Amino acid sequence: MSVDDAEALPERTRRRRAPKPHAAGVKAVAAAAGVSLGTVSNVLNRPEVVSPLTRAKVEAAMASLGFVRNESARQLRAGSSRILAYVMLDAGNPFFTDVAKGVEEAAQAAGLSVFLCTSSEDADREAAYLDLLEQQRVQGILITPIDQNSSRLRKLPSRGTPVVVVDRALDDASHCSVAVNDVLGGELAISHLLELGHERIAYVGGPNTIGQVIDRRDGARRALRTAGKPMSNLIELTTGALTVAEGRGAGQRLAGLPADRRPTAAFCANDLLALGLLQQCVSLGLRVPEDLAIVGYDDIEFAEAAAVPLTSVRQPRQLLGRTAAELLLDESSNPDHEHQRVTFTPELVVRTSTRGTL
Amino acid sequence: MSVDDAEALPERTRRRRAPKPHAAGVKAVAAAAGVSLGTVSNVLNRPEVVSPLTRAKVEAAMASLGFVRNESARQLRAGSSRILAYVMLDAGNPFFTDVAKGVEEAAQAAGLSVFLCTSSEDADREAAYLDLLEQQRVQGILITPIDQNSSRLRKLPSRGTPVVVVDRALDDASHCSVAVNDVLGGELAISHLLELGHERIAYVGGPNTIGQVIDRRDGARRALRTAGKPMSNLIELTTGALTVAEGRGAGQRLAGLPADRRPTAAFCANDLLALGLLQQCVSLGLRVPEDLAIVGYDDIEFAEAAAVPLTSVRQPRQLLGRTAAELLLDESSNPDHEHQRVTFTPELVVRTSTRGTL
DNA sequence: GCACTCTCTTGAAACCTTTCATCCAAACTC
DNA sequence: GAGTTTGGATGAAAGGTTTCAAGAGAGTGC
Repeated sequence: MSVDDAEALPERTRRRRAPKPHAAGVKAVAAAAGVSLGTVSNVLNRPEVVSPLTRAKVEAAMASLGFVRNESARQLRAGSSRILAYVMLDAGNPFFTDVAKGVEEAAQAAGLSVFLCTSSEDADREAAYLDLLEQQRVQGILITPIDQNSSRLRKLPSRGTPVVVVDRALDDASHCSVAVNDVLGGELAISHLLELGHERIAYVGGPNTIGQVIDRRDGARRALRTAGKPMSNLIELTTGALTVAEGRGAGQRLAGLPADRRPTAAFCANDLLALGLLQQCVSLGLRVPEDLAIVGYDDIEFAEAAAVPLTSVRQPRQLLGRTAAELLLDESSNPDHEHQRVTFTPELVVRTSTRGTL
Repeated sequence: MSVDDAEALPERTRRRRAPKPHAAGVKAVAAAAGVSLGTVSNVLNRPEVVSPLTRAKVEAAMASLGFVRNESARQLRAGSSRILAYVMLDAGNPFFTDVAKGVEEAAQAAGLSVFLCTSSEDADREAAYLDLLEQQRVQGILITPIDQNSSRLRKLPSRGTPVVVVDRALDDASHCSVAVNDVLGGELAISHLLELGHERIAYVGGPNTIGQVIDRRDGARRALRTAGKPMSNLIELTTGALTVAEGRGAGQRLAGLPADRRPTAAFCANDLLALGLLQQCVSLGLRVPEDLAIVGYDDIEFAEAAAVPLTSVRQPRQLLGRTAAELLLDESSNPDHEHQRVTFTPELVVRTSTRGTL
């Protein structure tokens, strides 16, 4: 022990400040249990390789120290996340929450958790969430995109984050997609109304930038064509959004028409519109379906619960979500996964709003 | 170059396999831009300290390499998360999605992102989410808990994850909570019905394990007491859940009663019940409000949109969410934060279902 | 020219976990 | 009893970022 020794040590006062006050880590647990670091990790990740006695000691130490595994560190080292995200367009529309339920079902079955994010139809928020999720290195992203041609969206898969597009049929080869045949849905709705003898039919929907709105209208036109009716029988009422409030506005416009020019039936691009329309028309004295028959789209729970139960085009909502999640899981686990485009078939549910009582 | 040199090197074939194929990190960016690691980090976190020229070079390198910051590593080192979570009871109930909207507003204003989780009224799922979020070291958790006395819930704050309880008044001192005065809400509803001259009034709600259901009923009773009416004027119909389907069931029971014993008004513990009740009663030939007046609770969007617009007790849903998020932010940033219990006041919105036209 | 500032840049350490090659001792094998 | 197998435990290295004390140049004042 020479004096030199003492001087040789630089004054290591470099004290990094501890970011968080205290939080027991594997190290502390290992010390408390009298085992090594690696053993604690084994208890956490491969409990079967550690002897029951040691395991018990470690588990006791964890409990008494209130150990909480640091997921960031785990993920950094292990490189895998147990999380999957669904970026929805609008949490207020029951259609999407039902899809989310399907997603969660499938995820739970695979032992994963789901985080829900809502873009609220705001492209900036959507972009921010996509960046965040990519940085988090989530297992995969399910999304009903605002703009399906966004470059951000297209780049994700090539950088290692699988993406599945929900409720939009995508012509792009970089993702899977799950959708419902909207053209057919529109056709079903209008055929039904034509069979009931309606001649002048309104199509309520908008804006015309939304794929769904266009497809459903095209389906409506096709049904007219098939029945040999003139295209002018379809009166288009364009709305600014697919909301209850817009539906009410459309009802106002419709009810304002003279009875001999007013359509006798209306087909709405979704149920929210239809519910608004229904409410407004009834409150303005029109009888549904005698004066105006109404068909909605989505068959959300509130469609059936409306005081005049709504005829609607049903989509397999939960199945949509479940399938999307399953495609995502396949993509991230199966090395020779191939992108698919799954299309479901909608179904008409007839209720009082078109058929009257019985 | 002696032979010894060659032999001195142990054969370091210890090749750890690369977990992920390739993903440009700060290191690669630094190399590409010809700067040091620390500079790249500065561009990311303190752009103002790096010269414009260098910054441009680094940013160009990032873009061309498709650099995506690894959030796990960031969080591990920096110790802070930019995420906040809201664990909801039921995404299908518009009440909760509106609360979520408020949460997101406040979070966005503070530069944070929100992940939504749904427990679907399942205690195990709730527990799993809480564990996961704690392991993720999120900034904080907002929750409408299934069981507010859960030990897991109570332990979280002491381990460093702030919690705010939403829509439940908590007697515990370890969290903030934000709620609405449900007793008062019940009182408002019944007072309104009494003023309209109703004598026999049904209270539809359940199960009686839910705080809200009990409080709203107690409010109803208090209103009767205040008005000097006998308690037997309140006929209780207990339901199994707060859903549309259960509401329909209650409607069936109600409509089945002989007219002289049937209540002339019903107060439902939430709007989903009220909508189901409304639908069933109308379809069974009762007129609303002439034969049966109905008051709901929550004033969700579909209450107003029902064909007979529903009188309902409105809660400041978004404000609830916003306030909860703000309390959480205060707790995690303000060192001398004090737990609060905020209670909002509900408001009666009168519509056709009690007052008839006009 | 010299001593100082000031502005940027640098690189090693630290964050907490998982992984895996090694090691140890006890139990078999012949 | 020498050699081999086996069941468990070990600890150093690695993963990608942020932080911060210290270094490098350029500029300024006298």
